[in-house]
Amino acid sequence: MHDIRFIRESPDAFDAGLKKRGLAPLSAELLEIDRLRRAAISESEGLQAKRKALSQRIGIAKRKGEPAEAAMAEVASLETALKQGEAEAARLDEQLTHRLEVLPNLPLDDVPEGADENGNVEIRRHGNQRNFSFPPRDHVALGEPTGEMDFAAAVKISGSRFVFLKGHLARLERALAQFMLDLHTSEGGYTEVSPPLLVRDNAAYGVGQLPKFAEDMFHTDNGYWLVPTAEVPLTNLVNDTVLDEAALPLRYTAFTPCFRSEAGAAGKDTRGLIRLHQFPKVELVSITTPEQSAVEHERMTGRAEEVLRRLGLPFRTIVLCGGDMGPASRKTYDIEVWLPGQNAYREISSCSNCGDYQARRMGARYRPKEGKGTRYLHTLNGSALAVGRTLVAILENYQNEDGSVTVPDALRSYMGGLELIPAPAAKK
RNA sequence: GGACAGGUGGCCGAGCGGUUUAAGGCACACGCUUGGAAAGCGUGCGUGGUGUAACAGCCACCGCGGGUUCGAAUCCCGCCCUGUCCGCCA
Repeated sequence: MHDIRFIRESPDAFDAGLKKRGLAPLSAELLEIDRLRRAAISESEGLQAKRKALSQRIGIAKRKGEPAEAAMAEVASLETALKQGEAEAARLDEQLTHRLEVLPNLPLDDVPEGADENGNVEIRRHGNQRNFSFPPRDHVALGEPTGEMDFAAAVKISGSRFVFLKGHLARLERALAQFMLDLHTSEGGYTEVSPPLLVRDNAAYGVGQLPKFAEDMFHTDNGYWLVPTAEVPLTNLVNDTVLDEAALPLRYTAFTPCFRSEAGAAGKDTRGLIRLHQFPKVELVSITTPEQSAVEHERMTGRAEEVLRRLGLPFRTIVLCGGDMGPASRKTYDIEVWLPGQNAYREISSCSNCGDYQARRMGARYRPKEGKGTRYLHTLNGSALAVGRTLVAILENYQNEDGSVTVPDALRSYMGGLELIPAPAAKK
């Protein structure tokens, strides 16, 4: 949600931000609605003030036992204009809100120009792509033959874009989640949270999922939304609150399943674990002051990268261009892990600084140490990491020629000391 | 699912047709006091909108939406949410 006063004061900056998003300028149109709205408010308030004064006089007169008919008649004569004025002011105010609430956030100045993912800019790389002495398999070819990655069973029970993990792979998923949570809570300073996965409209609205992205979420027949990411409940932890600056920053992490309808993704990534209706993810959310959010964003991205470093997975970090960012974000880093089975880097984390966009929608404010009043908080969220895709990356990067998979050092204690996930032939 | 009780500022809490211009307290800020602190005393302090160069002023807001009335936090209707008890249940 945008602040109309910002648009009033800096229409050019607003339009420049939209342009970076690939959108046409809107400030002139919005300011015209705002102008009409303010005129309507002034007129309506003038009438309201008149009614109020007269009503007070009537009250005083009645108490004294004096006649009040003249004043009562005068108020009555105002009624039509009053009703119309109030309705007009409300209508224009609502119109402005509806226009503003579907607009995306403005990109920060250092976000690159660009219409789509081709405009994204790689900013760093870590780790070397392994040199295989044999043609590397993809994760499906590694997982399915052992029966521990079972798409066929999932199809029978839930349809496409679901999976059963069993045995070593189920445990590997759990090990990864636990490893990530432990890292974030110990070194990262994040508080572990186990949040609700069904949320109400207002929570989905607060982070910007509603009203625009309803079709991307699953909805229950009694009115709940299944969370598409733990960002939704975690960020909403501060909705409708006024925090003391001393309490900041707040840092939350959660391991949850995420549910996405993947509307519009038909035919995309149909093979394997890459794009499912339900996938596990460890999420990070930070709540900070406007002054701190840029630093916090770098820190958060660094924590996500640290997971990959510990796991020994090669990755690159890119900054998304204006045309490729999610609507709530002012700046987004994607981290892409190297997947030898696909011979490509694939997104495994996305870390966004949402500025005050979500805070404004949620009513999330804080009281600054210095100065008066309240200010909107800044909210940030990032995956660290998408656990399903991390599992894919482990399988593909740590595979051996016989189809077995070496367990990375960092995970062995979480796997009961297991060093090797056996190949299909080794199983009976 | 059933019954009842409630939703008032950052928090607690009074008010239940007209000086509410939302009491009072807590918290917070500043000052006095003090060797320093606490306590005490004094002053200030809700949110949003509109308006202004900035003040001032004005309007709205007591869960949300309607209605009654000259006038609604207060009365009426609908909805949402919360709590308690009962039922069911991991």
